[in-house]
Amino acid sequence: MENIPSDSDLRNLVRELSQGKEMVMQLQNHLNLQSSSSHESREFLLQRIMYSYDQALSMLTRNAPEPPLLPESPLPVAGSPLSDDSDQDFTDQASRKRKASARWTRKVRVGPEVGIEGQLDDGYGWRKYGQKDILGAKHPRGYYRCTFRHAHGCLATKQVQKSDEDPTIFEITYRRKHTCNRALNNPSASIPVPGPECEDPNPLTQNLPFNIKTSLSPLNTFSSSSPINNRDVFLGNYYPNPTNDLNGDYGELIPNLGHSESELTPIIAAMTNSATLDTDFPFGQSGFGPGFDFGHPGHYP
DNA sequence: ATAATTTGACCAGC
DNA sequence: GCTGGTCAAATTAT
Repeated sequence: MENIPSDSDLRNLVRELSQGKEMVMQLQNHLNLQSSSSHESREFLLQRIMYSYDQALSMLTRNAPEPPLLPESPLPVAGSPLSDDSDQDFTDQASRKRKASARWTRKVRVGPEVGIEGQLDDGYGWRKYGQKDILGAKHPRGYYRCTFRHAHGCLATKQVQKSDEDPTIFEITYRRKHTCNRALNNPSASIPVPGPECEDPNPLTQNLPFNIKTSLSPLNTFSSSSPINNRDVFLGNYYPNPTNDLNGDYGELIPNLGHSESELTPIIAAMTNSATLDTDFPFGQSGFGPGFDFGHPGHYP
């Protein structure tokens, strides 16, 4: 029995392949500009490319309802010996001590074309907990923490800031790795976990490296861990305005433009990792191995 | 009613 | 003292 791909399958397929292509180009750049790329970032791109192939193949074969696990978290970057102090920087309730914690930054461009929510969604649920005007920066910085901070004590956070010059570029800085998925998304444990997860249940988005949609929602608040259709939310209502410079907020996102999907799709502009520092990055010290369950479907609250 | 965001205040580090 | 990061009450969305 042949499985005729549905319309959305085809779109996903095209998107997946486009992403793969995009990443191949990025990898090419990385290889050309060795100086600005780290081994990890190249490795990461390779993983992502592989993932895209896997995804595309499974879409074609229709055999795998669940996408393969993939490394989707941000990459730490070379240079810093990732010491493991994961637990010591600031802790929740106790002290708000701000110590050097691992961070790794990525730049993401949001622009028309290609891939979509995928590109923006890093697969985790984020909840905004603050916003600050940063000295010297035109745009405020948004602070997000893992949705399951309380539920699972996941201390992962990220900061999202729009680039001064290029409004289509967002700099996303991650801090601390997610502990929620790791703990709960054990592939060997067939149970889907009773509680909420850090992962995006949506197989289409769970592997994506970024989660801008959740980060950029000042105008219209929608749940970052939204159980609802990410794509509708994103495609339908939010589109970063590349030209206008509204102000503040990630707010330069314009709601309801009613663009076509292709126009609304943000893409990863750069996977430039400018990771700074030590610790905690999602891959753990061992990098992402088979054991690391990235894209495993999790649950949303 | 519950959950997420907004926003000013608070705190720690420089 | 200034700045960045977080908290938490109030507000808004679902």
